Amino acid sequence: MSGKPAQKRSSGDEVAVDDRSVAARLFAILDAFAAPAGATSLTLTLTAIAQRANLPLSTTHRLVAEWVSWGGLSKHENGQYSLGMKLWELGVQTPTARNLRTIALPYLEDLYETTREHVHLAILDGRDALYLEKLSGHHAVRLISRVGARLPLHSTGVGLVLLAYAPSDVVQQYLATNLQRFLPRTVTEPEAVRKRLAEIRLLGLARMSEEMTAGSSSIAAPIRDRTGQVVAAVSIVTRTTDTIDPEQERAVRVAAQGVSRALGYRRAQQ
Amino acid sequence: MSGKPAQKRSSGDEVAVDDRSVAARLFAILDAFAAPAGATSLTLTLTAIAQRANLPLSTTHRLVAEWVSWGGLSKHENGQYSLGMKLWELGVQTPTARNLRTIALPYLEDLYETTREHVHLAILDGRDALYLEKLSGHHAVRLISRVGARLPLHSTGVGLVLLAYAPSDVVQQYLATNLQRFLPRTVTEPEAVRKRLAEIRLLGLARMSEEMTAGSSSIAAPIRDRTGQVVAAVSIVTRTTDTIDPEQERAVRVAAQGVSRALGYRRAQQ
DNA sequence: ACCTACGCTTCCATTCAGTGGAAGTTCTCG
DNA sequence: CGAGAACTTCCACTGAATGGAAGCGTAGGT
Repeated sequence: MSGKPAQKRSSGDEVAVDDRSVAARLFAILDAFAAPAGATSLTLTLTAIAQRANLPLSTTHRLVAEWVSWGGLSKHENGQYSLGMKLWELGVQTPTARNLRTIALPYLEDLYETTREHVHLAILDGRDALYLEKLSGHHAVRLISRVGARLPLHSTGVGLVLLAYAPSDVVQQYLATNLQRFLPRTVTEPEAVRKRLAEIRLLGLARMSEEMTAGSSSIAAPIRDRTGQVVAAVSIVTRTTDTIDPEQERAVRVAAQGVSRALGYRRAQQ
Repeated sequence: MSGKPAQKRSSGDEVAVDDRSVAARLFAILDAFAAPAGATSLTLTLTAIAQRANLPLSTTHRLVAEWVSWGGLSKHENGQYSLGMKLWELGVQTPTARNLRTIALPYLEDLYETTREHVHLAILDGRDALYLEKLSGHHAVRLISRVGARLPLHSTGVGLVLLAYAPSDVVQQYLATNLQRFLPRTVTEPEAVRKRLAEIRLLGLARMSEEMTAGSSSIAAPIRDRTGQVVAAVSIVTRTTDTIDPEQERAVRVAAQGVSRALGYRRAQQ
């Protein structure tokens, strides 16, 4: 993790003990399967797992067997391992994911039906927008987003909305780091971003264009819970056009309001 | 697990050692959160976890802390714990869940749009139908199914389809056990079930009525992968009516075929 | 305000489960 | 058929995990 004491350098003949707990080693094994970017789900051999988790082969062998017997990993005929169904089963039980998704899905479907565009549902998690749901239809502009993906806050519609309503220290911290530029039009100047956030708060809507994926634009709106707090964001991602389509904006607003109402938000002014 | 040597009986003053490995104990903690039936996602106190996992409090405390630091559990202000986002993130990466879902979703959306009924996608997992996806709309007859749920094979549309195309030893084993009767019309006689399975194979479609939930019926069809194997099933669940709606059946067939084709199935006769 | 009860957290001596190097096995490919 | 790679099993050693006990914090009762 820290990267400093993990090497087997140092003075003399130190052999660099690994002070991770059993639990940490078990987790390291699962983490070895975390898909790097927009990659397809991983499938690894025992040796590959050992390397990625930085564990001796025999230890890996034993711990992987524990995961398999529980169902967290599964072993395929060819000797490759992949994440197991048990993880999926438990994962979908996670309260935030499950409750939000269940409540929001009907409204996302409506939004998809009326617009026929990619529909996204995301929450703020750490420094990223975490995509809880994505509806796409057959056509589909190729996008990097997918369910479970983490994308930057400053270059996505949902991300900007989430940032706009985030506590100021989160904004502070986020803007303090170097914002990656994906396309020429990506806004990366902290002050310019702040200005946008203010506009978004004023409008209750974010518009993005050509900032993450070439040829695509997005419209996003905040979802509030009963306390009025913004807990998620919906968006549609469209092919970029010259004109703003007010119907699309309305549809996104309607979806966001629908979900908010279903969450118990009553448009308190507070 | 086995239930025999876990007690603290035996002769003399044995104190019954717990021979679970660290890994097994960690897993027992997660399993404590597995939602029992159609219950809402769990949230537990440390003590409750310790009881459910059958672990001493101090051990539970330490291991729970490990889960929390990794993100597999999260601790709320009130001191309650719940499954953490990390589990969700890894869970959605699980190959079967992710690939099948991603490919199938557009077709499920079509099916929902044309029928406006509950749409289900399920796979066979052990002795259960495991629900991978569920679309519902706002109206919604109350159903027990939900994403991640496990329901019996003999009393659900998707279940019967999956069983109809399962290897014969699976069918054998399944029918060898007592099949639960949920409603008067639930078919539980092994021979009657076998007869149904044959009909389903002949028709390529299953019809169920009033066998799991009062007032609801279902139509289900098999999804095949490129090898021709049935890997999943789609269904719609409707309010029970007197007449069969051929349009609905056609819609389910179309959806199932669409997904099969997208999976690479080419209608080989084999 | 005080007390009791309950649930959580920390501590630490004991011990046994986990460790990992090495040897054995299986599979693959030239 | 032989070399190499990947996986599996073995087992003596040891330090990490264990869990009882004591300490802390808070809620509720009187």
